Amino acid sequence: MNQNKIMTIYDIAQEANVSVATVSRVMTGSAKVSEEKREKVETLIRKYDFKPNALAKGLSETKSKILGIMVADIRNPFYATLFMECEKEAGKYGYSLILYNTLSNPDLEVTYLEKMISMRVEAVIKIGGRIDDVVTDMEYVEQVNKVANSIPIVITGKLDGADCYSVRIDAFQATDLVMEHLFSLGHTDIAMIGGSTDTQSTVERYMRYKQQLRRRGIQIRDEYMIHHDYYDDRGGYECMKNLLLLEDRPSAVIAVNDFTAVGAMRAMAEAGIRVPNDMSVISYDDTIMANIMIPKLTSVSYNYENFGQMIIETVLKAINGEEQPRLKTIISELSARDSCGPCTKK
Amino acid sequence: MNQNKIMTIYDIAQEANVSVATVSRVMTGSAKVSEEKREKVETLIRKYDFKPNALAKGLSETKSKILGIMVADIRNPFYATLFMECEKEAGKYGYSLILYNTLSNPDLEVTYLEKMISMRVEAVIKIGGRIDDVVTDMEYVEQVNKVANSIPIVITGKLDGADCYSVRIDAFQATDLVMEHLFSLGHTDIAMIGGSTDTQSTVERYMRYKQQLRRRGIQIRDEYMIHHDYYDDRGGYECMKNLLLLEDRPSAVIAVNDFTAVGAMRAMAEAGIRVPNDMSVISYDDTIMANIMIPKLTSVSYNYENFGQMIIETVLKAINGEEQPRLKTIISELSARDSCGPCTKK
DNA sequence: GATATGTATGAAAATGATTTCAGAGGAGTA
DNA sequence: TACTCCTCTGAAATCATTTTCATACATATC
Repeated sequence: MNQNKIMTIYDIAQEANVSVATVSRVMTGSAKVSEEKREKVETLIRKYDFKPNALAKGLSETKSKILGIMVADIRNPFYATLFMECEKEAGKYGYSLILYNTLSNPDLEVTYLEKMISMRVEAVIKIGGRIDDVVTDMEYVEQVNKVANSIPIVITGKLDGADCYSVRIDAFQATDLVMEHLFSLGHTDIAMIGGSTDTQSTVERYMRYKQQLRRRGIQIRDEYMIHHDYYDDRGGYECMKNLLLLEDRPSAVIAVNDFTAVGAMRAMAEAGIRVPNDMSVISYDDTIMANIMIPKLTSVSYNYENFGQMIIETVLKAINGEEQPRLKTIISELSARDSCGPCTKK
Repeated sequence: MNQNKIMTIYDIAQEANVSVATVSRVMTGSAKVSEEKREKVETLIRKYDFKPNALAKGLSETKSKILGIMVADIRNPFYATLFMECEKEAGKYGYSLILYNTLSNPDLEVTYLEKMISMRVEAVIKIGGRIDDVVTDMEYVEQVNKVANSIPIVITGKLDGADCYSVRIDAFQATDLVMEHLFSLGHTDIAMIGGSTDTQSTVERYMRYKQQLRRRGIQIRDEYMIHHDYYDDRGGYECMKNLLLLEDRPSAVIAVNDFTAVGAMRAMAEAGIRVPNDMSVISYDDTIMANIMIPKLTSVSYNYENFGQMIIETVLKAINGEEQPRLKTIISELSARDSCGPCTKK
């Protein structure tokens, strides 16, 4: 409440009758100090609970020990989980994370990038947002590259022409899991509710979905490929309503993420369709929502701990200027729960 | 990718043929500079996209422009939403937020507090966690006070003896809303699933719940007051299972938060009980989960934007050493949705 | 005993900003 | 003309660290 004077290395040095260099050496262990002086300094450090000023340290070492992380919406459990794992992993290496929430506002994104430069964050992590665009917005890429010019950037998407590292879910492999699961349950009339077709991840999922259908000799039906521009429950709800208008309804629905699945299930509930008895639902991300729905959702799962570790590993290597691949891939697993059942459609 | 040399105020000064003081004055507007020199400096700033080093600035001004925020679990939408609002509001005043996720690990809490001191964050915000204990752990309070000694702390709970500011939900008023809503629907056999009875918020809810029942002349039944130590869906599930074993079941259930309500609804679904036809459910927090459940949950809502603003307002005043109340209160509203209906119990 | 080697130490520089202080020069006044 | 007053400017101090460099002293080597 009262703003006590915070100690400095000088205060310690004075009271211990040594130079600041010696105190610094005791703190960091960067060089040997005689037993006698070390004792004296350590005692004072404990006595006053001295914590060195990280700003001065950062300034002198030109290392802030801070990472900047930008997410579109921290309320989305997918982002929150990934943030948590990144924070946990980065903490092991002494890094703190500044979190910026962009709400997909492009102006804010730029503002935040500039702030991060000012802060001298050692790297920028960008999760979600405009980093997965199919058609590259050159102006945006230039903005990003201007930053990447001085600070390494690690993204979870794929941004053509941008000078950054990617740690990214393999949407093909993930979709293979989904399709094989549905095939194994006897489904052939499968719809897919995608997100914005401007994003790589949606496009890639559709692509694999079609490949898989072709491979099995199942006809691809355009009316089963439906999408919305937002990855939320309202989008899923609207799409599902449209699917339910079809004369020949699908027996299974793939949703681009849990949010979308949740919305779709609401539309089904309203129409009196039971999951999975009448229709199966499967989605991607396996967030906390998958577990709380009734029935519990079958969803593609990513091992978020590994995901976070891979992001931080990439960050650290980039900071140290180590050579490494520009694109790394996350492999998915399937968390089979209660929302998929055998095909009951005749 | 390539770590370009980052410019300093000296580089600009040299190229502009002025002193660093002049550049600083142009950057901050702290004093007048002749039109001619200002032009020259501003041109160079734009040309090189110069961003002043925030660490140096922080060091020299002894103001980091960073706030530290500690939450128990950022995956919990309640915390995530509150964080988001704080971040949004703090951003207006030029502050960035370092987020630490404690997962309720006491060791981590201490580590993080120390880290924040080192970082010279201007204030600490602590949301959830061990800041709402009924029985005060003096050792913990001492830890907190050691920090509060040099940095203001704002918490969302109530920690007796701790030298910090509180911005806190009025559990009594919130519970009044809940009880009145249920009464107005004709419910009298009302159960309450609480969280840990070691926390103020649970104790206060029980207290008001009993007061309200007494006021209406309804007998208080111990078997309707059930609780679990964790504020999650598993706890809600177990508690509800026990409630369902009762011969005389309640007609309405109050859950301590949305997570708990979700768990309770799962237990109901498994027992074939329909919500709200057979039993009503109401909860606190009105997170995103309340909206995605089927049926949608009726839940106590907090106006998170105001909540965040009040926290940041308190933080800023504390930083500036302004006088202010130690305890501020958040008033709730009720978001009535589909999980409560008229009492059907005979 | 003279020289080489090594270790502990402190003074001082560097990190990159802000701010204080003093001085230069111009304008206004008696 | 001499004085004050004001504005603009830069040199230097400050913030709190780390790190380099030089030195003092002890030990080892021939």
